[in-house]
Amino acid sequence: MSGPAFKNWQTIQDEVLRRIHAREWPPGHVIPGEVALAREFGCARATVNRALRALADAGILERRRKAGTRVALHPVSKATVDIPVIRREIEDRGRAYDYRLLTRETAPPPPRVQAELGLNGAAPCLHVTALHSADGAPYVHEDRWISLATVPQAAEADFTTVSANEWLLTTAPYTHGDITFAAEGAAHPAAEILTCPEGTPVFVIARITWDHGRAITTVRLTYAPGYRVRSEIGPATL
Amino acid sequence: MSGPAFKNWQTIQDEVLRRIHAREWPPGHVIPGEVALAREFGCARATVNRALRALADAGILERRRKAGTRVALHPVSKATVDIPVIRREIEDRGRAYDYRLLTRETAPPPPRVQAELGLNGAAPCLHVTALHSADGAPYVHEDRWISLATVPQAAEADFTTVSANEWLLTTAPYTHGDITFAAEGAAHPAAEILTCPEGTPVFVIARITWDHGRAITTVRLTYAPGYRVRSEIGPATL
DNA sequence: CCTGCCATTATGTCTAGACATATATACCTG
DNA sequence: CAGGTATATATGTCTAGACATAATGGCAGG
Repeated sequence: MSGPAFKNWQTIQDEVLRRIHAREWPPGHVIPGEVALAREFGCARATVNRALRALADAGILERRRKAGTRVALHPVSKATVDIPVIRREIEDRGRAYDYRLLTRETAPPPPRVQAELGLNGAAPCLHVTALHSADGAPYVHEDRWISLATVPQAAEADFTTVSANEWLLTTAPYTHGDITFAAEGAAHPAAEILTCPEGTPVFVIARITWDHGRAITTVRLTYAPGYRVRSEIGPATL
Repeated sequence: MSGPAFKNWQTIQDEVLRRIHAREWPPGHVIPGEVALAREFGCARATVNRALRALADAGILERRRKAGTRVALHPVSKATVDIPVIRREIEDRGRAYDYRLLTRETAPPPPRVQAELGLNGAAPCLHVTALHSADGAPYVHEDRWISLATVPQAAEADFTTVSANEWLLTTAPYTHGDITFAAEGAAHPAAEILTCPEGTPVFVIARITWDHGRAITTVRLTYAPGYRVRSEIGPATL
């Protein structure tokens, strides 16, 4: 045995993955404890910890105090989807970005939006719709409600040159959010703006962002037909 | 000043987030080095490292050797989407799961699939289609090609009781994969199986998984109308 | 002025040891 | 046997120090 030299935590991670993969440690199997592995690999326990913790974050392992570490029975793979600013998303694909503000008005939001933002009827909101284009072709229609109670500065922003999408990210950062992906038929305003017949299958992303429990904004992004969200999955994801 | 006692890395992470949020450290700002922060917080550098590294993984910070740590200019939020086994996805929502194998045949794959799997024409593949139902209603149509060159055991599995989806995960784990989400109009076989008119907007997930560079399988999951993928975003994601 | 080299420096990682915390299991009691 | 309690144990985290690595910014030379 030429000591394989498990020096760094990535080497150890690879070896653990190899054993899982080779069925030396089948799903559900409780693997040796950190001290035992550290002894075997000839490294400090902290190094083993680093490797195992990374695998646990990736969903490959399940760890519980005292119970030990076991190979996940259902390897719930996690796909991490990057949600960049729309301008960047377009420019990163090497296409020319163009932005056009369509409407901008202060109004009481419809009940559905009120509920999403957790507001009562009186709260004023800013309603902004816009079109982002790539190489001159419609790319995504943005339909956004901004809570003026949370972001009063928005009342003075005009959104003609900088999109609300971008303005909010640099002005009113959120602490957490909620996002859903869905397939829908293109509906009234968005269909014409995206120049496709009503009912055309389109990809829709709905997002709500919060700042410490106070809702900032809710937005519906209706993408032009053909849009796809791509992501990679697997241990390397982390 | 009552020493706020920054004992653990999560406390430090919260404080760093607070400063970013309060614009003490605006986007693009280079924050103090680890040693300085460790001194300020009265803890070891490793603890600061743990906190900052977690924030960098979440996309809040950008770190580069020698250059230091800066607040991300474009806070690329990352949404981590869990991709469970379909049976679990349905059962976790408290609905009754049902599975039915529709077709199963060994055949040379069409060119598109060959290209995706990186195979030459001669390689035999297993083509499996199935329907997963929730509470008796069609939930998702599975159209899968399995590379018998990589997973020869699949030739003996009949997939009548255990879906290929589940069988593969526990039998032929992958090292990495690729996933895309799209909106499409329901097409020929899937439309009838999901009992919706052709052209109905449906959510489609296409996935390819690999084992050390050898393709395992490619699958198209066509979900019944109304399906949504939901996820949370933000620092808490990690 | 431009180019290439080099020292400085901030992050990346490892070590060895310690204490904290959860929790499965054994044990003990009613 | 049921249920509560004690204990052993595996992971979680922190410390203090050290070396590794990369890359920036200045400096020297063409």
